[in-house]
Amino acid sequence: MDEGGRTEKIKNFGRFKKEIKGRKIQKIWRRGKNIFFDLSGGKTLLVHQKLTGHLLFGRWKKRGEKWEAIDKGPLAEDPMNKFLHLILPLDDGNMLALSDLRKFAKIELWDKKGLEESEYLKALGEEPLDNTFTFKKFKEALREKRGKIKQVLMDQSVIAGIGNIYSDEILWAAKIYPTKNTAELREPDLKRIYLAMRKILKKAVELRGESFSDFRDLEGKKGFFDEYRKVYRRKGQECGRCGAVIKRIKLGGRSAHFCPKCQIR
DNA sequence: AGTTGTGTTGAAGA
DNA sequence: ATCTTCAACACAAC
Repeated sequence: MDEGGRTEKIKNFGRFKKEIKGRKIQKIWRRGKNIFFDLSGGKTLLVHQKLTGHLLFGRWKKRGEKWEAIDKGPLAEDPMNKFLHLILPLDDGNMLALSDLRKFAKIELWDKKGLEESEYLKALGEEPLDNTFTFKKFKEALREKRGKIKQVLMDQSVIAGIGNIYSDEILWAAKIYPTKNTAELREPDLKRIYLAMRKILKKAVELRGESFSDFRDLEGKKGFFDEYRKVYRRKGQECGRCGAVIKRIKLGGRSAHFCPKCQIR
């Protein structure tokens, strides 16, 4: 036990290997930006990919110091799939791997019970695409949090799962200025944000994510959200809706991209 | 060639 | 308490 006995996180790699070996994956689930693997014997593997991490499924073999993908395709060819830091061999010869350029990703082995009771999980807000997350609940969640709408949308304790790309895209679709305070939002504004949130996130899932940088799916393949991206990283380009020039500002250390003309302040 | 920016989060400082 | 800044790291683009 560590950290006041609340959790049984394993930070030591030797112990990690010993503890995880031989356990069966019983269930894989997600909460916000966290992925969980429930394992036999009451353990749960927590994966947070952070900025540049992504899980891969395939087969690799070690050549010298380097692990190389056995089959042809993106696992072998795409450089973004070659920042391997952890490989978990499964019993059928396949492997689960983590590729992470910047090495921020987090992988921890928890006691399932400790995880369920943890502050970490309890602190997560609503699931944006859950059918039970109605407009009414959305309004309530936002009413409780004062602040600039972009920052509130990205606050994982309010809504779990929205990051910098999709918050910009949601606010563009909803025609709301990123610095607008939540207290000033009226019913129709909130409605547009709610609908845009559902629409953009569903689209992002459908298009399998944004891969202009390093994100790849489990097979190492790129997603296509980039073809749908309207404002994020489009500073200096024309707004696809009104033609004004897209701006970028700093908001709490993150960059916010928006159209200064058709997003209402 | 040095500086700035990058999808996240949590810790430290004010 | 609550906000802002910075660090973890590696690389691309200005």
